[in-house]
Amino acid sequence: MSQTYIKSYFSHEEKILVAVDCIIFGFDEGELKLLLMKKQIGSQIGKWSLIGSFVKENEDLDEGAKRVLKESTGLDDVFMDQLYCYGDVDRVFGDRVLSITYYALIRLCNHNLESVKEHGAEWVTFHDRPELIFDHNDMVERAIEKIRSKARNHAHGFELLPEKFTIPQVQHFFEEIYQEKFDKRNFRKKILSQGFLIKLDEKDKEGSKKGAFLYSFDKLKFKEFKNRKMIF
Amino acid sequence: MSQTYIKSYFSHEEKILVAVDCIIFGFDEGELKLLLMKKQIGSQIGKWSLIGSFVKENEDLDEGAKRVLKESTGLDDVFMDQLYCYGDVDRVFGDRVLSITYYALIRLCNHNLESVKEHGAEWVTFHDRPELIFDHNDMVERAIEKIRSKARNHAHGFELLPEKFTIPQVQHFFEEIYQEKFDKRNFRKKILSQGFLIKLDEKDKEGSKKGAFLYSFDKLKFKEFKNRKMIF
DNA sequence: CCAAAAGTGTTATCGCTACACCCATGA
DNA sequence: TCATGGGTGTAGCGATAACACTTTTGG
Repeated sequence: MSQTYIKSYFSHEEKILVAVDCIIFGFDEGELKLLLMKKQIGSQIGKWSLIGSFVKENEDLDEGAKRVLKESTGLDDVFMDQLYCYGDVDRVFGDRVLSITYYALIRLCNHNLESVKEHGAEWVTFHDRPELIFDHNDMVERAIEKIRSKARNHAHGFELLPEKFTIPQVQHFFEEIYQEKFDKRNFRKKILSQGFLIKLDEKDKEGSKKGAFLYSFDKLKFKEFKNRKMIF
Repeated sequence: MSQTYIKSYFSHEEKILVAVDCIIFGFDEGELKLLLMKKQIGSQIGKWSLIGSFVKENEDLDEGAKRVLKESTGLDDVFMDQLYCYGDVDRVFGDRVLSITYYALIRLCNHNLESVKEHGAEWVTFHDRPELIFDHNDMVERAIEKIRSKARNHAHGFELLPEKFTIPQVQHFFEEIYQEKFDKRNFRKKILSQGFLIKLDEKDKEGSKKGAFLYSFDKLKFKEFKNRKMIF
């Protein structure tokens, strides 16, 4: 009863179409990738767009984002964070649609690339990505900035590397995120000075003839590092 | 014609109630304040809440936030930024309501305190704020963190001071934002080292018997300062 | 033997932290 | 004259940026 009673309070208010759009970056030793698809329906048919669709009335926003990503690409177990809510009346043609954006950066080899292809989605090289529909370009800009700031401030990104990895691999990762080159001496010094990488006795000989020492990631030390808050 | 045609694409999708909630901080030499009001209707009647209401189908989200703030408090010319979209199905009782939050920090003396009171809203001391309804406490936490990070990284906050101000005033401002004390020598050094404060020949004798030198804010120098990006 | 990538050290500068005393004045 | 808040300096440390050569080894 009280349920029905309460519901009546807002019955005269206007409802709005709500969508989620997912900005998914992928990385795997090589170049940074971005997950896109070509519009199958609507006024923008054939143009490139992010992965997105409408949110149901009875699902949490976060759930909606997961569902849409899964339905459109088959991707599962992707931990997305909310980015921004795009809400101008005329942001898309024809209808008033609110879009809440979610973003993530995943390790490609942990996910099913086949199913993405079967669903008609594509991993494109971030650096050479095509123009996108509506305000989706803006969404991508905002998302990459968030990723960068996360990588900078919280040293995120080690989840993106194999269990054992080399310093040049880490550097390559950061260079892809920033689309910029760094000095390897300074980079090595900085990364090692944080104190959460453990040098192993093995070498990885994939990347070069000489071979590079492998390191592993000390989660405990990393937590200590993160908790030092950097105050004014 | 094409308008009608396009509109039909999404006609079967579910629409959702969308609200905005405004987290408005106020400052004016004294203590940091937060703008609240007591619920006049609904299941939470009489409890403290942020300023919020529903978004119309034909208004931009940003416009909606401005309108709601104006209607509920009479406040005008408040430049709010978007904070986060709260979207769990059961975040409020009875109805499914999406809430997009907006936040701002304003200088109290630039705004009409009377009209706020007449509208039934209140400025409460941030440090002693009451419990709020629903997820509004969470919203406030998130907002103050954003304000802090803005003040830290972009030296925002000089808009909040008079044209001419003293160093102790600036320090007081930061101490209110962080709810924490700082060493005055280090604070002074840091703030002055940025190079965008100009020392004047006048003293302000309000705050103390000795009087403190007044400074003004060099917008040009500040822009240079902001543009230096702090890369990895 | 050589191309290609890994690895290494120093210097100068800068910003941060911690810390204790004198100054000017109005009441 | 004294209580109040304004104002100052330094030493040590850690982080940053710029910079060039040696090592290893598979082909």
